[in-house]
Amino acid sequence: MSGRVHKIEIRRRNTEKILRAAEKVFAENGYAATSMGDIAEQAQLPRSNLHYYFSTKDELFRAVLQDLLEEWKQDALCFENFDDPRVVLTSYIRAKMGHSRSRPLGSKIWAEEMLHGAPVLGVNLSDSLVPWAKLKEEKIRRWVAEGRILPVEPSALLYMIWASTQHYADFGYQVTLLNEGEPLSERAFERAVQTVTAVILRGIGLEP
Amino acid sequence: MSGRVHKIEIRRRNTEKILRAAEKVFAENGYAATSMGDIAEQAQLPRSNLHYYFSTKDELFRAVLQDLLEEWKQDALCFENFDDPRVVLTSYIRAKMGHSRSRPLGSKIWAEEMLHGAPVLGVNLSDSLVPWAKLKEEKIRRWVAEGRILPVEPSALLYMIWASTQHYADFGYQVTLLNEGEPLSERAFERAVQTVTAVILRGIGLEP
DNA sequence: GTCTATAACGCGATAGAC
DNA sequence: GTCTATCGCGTTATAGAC
Repeated sequence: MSGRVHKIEIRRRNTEKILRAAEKVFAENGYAATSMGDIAEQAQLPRSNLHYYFSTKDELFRAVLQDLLEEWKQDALCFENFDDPRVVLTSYIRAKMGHSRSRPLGSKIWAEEMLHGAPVLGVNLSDSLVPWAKLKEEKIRRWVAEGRILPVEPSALLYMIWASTQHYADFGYQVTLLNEGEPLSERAFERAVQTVTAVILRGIGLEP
Repeated sequence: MSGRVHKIEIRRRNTEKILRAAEKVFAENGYAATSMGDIAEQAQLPRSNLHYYFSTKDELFRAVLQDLLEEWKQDALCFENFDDPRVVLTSYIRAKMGHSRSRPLGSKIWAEEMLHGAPVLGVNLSDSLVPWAKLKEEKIRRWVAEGRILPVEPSALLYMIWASTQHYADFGYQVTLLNEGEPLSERAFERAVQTVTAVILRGIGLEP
């Protein structure tokens, strides 16, 4: 049965290829405007092959977003590993800005799904996202209670961080347009990271 | 020719109805997932009637976004009417937060169009958006040069304001989800306005 | 100015040969 | 595991009666 291992390897390689292609095409065209044919072309596989691995377009879409959510949760591990608000937030902002630059596609897919009220992810979302976000809010609330940061609405602070960092992924086209049509250079992007970090930290009473 | 005036009135009323319906359906479902039939149903008009006033779906979509851009520019009039950074930014943030709450649909349509690289608006965008945004950047740059605010990257500050305020429109579903599934109350929303304003102002060295 | 009927097309999904 | 052929459906846009 030497073929067994080979077939498993084929499956692994093909699903990986399909997921990467789907992330790209979904992000660029949006869910509805993306056809399975587009993804197949990007993945350099026949269209029916996609249906073999992911029976429906929805299933493929959910698989792409599942990957993303795991990666985002990594960015926020600093909330558990550190306690000092300055350290946690500096680390979190840098991690999220980094992902917005290195892997903007997932963020765009997420944004579109939220725009339309999570029609594909549906109810699963509240189970996986809400408790996770509440933990972060709770930590910020504690910082306020202990007088370590100025009194702010924890959720509003969290949203400012999410929005400001993901902006560089989701609105990357607009950012490029306002940068003389050129993508931000490494230097310019680093200045953006510094500005977002400084404004947020000073905004809650900390020294950047 | 008493019919002349009447027909003009019919045209005005119908185009208005169609634009309002289109804004709603485009925002909720996205451009590609929206059919002319959906809009016709929302507008309570026969589908072919839409094609009579707006010959293609693209044309209707562009008309909706044109309206929006004008409204957004109103929010930023404070940049020309005032000079004090504290007054300008407080006014701008409140105006944009207000629109995110009272008229979130347009913001969502804009966000989706940016996500996908402005496939419908196309090149027209750079003419109408870039010079307008550059003026705002220039004013912030002057504040920095005159030592009236701390040194920040002007574009990055502008993006933080746009992202943080539009978040309440674009990610309204997520905000509601994290608010026990209830839309933000008037009080909670006002706290959000205060937090965004305070963090931004303190973040650039001003007292809220 | 309104509305029905239809043309022309692209889509997701599947059946079935290989 | 791969791929061709096809079904059934929904879409935009238009032609033409009213």
